[in-house]
Amino acid sequence: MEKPDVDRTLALLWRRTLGAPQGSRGPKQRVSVDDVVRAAIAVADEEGLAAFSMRKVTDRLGLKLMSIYTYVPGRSELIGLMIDEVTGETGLPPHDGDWRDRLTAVARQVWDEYHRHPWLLQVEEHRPWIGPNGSDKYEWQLAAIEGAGFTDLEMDQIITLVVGFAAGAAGASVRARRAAEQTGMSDAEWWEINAPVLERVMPPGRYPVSARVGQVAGEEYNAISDPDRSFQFGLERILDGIEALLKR
Amino acid sequence: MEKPDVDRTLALLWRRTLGAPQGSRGPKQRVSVDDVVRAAIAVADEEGLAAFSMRKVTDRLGLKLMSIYTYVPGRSELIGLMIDEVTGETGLPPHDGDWRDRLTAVARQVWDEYHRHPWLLQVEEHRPWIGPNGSDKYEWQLAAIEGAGFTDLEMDQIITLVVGFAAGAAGASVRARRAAEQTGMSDAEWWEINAPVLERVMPPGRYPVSARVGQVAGEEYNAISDPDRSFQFGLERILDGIEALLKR
DNA sequence: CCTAACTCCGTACACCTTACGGAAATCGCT
DNA sequence: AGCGATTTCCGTAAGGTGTACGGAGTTAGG
Repeated sequence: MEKPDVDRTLALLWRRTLGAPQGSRGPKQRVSVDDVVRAAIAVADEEGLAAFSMRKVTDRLGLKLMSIYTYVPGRSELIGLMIDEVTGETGLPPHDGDWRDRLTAVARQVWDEYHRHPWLLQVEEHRPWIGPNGSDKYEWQLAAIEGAGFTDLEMDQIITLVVGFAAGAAGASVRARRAAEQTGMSDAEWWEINAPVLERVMPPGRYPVSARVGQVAGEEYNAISDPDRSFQFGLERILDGIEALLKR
Repeated sequence: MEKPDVDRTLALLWRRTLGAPQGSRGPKQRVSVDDVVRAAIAVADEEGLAAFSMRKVTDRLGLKLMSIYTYVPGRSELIGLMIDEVTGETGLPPHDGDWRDRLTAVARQVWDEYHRHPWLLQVEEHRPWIGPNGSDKYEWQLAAIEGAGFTDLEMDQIITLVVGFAAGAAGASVRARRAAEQTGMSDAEWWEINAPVLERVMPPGRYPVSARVGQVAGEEYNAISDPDRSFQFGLERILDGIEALLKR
């Protein structure tokens, strides 16, 4: 929990050249900061952020543990670099269609990003490191509804809403997927184990609505939940709600 | 990552008496499972789930580390117990008003719960432990829109949407609060440190829309964001969107 | 050519969860 | 009353984590 080195980290983010302060006296670095960031992303992609460690990154690079601190100031700053890097790895498609199409694209972009790198879910940074790719993305998101008739304040609130929703929905999807992977159990198998125990332990008749709705949903989804459909459903509601705002 | 003990954990959840299997031969337990759960919640409330550890719980109880494993099977199961416990700590108010009022109450309940126990944000359980308080809450949430004219499937989707949104919005709020606490810095101070560095490092004129919107929002919020307002704004949009569904 | 600067890394510290096994306490049964 | 089964509590240890510190070796500038 050291006070983060703002100058150094922002310099790393915005021009990925200078790994160490500046001077060029000693031995050359064996790898680049980009290598470090890419290796770190690979580790996080494979094992998640909980299992992500500085040791695993250096192992992958053929360095020993402590060398990594000559490339990046610490774990938290490295994660900041990883986030901006994956934010930029796919270009942002040019906007077209009406604002509904565009906001759908914004939501889908967030959804895809979380699915490509599920560890983004596990990040809990206090305040974001502002990097070039994150800034480009925010500009692109706002541009989606520029000129559609919203006030500046509404534009910010709308993007916050849509992006927040997409992140939450993607989170649910990723969690469901990870549950299946990590337990080696499908929703159905999990339910088969839990249901009989619950039947013994739950007071019968105490949950009439849950029982009815749960059964209908379970049959429709063939699972506990259907994250894709939740995303679709929620996004349509939200867009309808925004449309109502426009017609106020 | 052991296979969790479903029988034992569900038994703990649904009737909090039997700490150990059953027999009553050996020495009495010095504290109760409830004591353990309450102490654990106190630790998590004070220090967050990242800093939460079995040792801190036993320290607080006057036990030594390993004794805790005679009360609960492991860390993950203890967290399951903590979640159900805090879910039940405030009663669920009876529903009144129309479905909009009721869904607002549902969203607000989630919002409050996350603010009362911010560590809920940090939980990443694969699949939930189904306990009595969680089950009561789900039933209450569904009851909010029972009879309002939605299909059973829509009911599930609406609750998923509203609860997911409220959780995400509360998360943003809690994160902002924690950022201030843990860094001892307000948004304004944080910006004062970052802005001059960013000015040097960002290509000028590259972010016209962000700059304009960011300025308006910043002046209006007196901060980077205004989580309360985002919650309000988002909830109104979502309710409007649901209303549009009802009038299809 | 020497010295300042830099990279790489060994060691150490303070944490974490939990597996294992032993000592002590308690109850049920003979 | 006393023994054996059962259970609690806990000491130890293994295998993880991030990072502070300082030393050895390499390189380039003056």
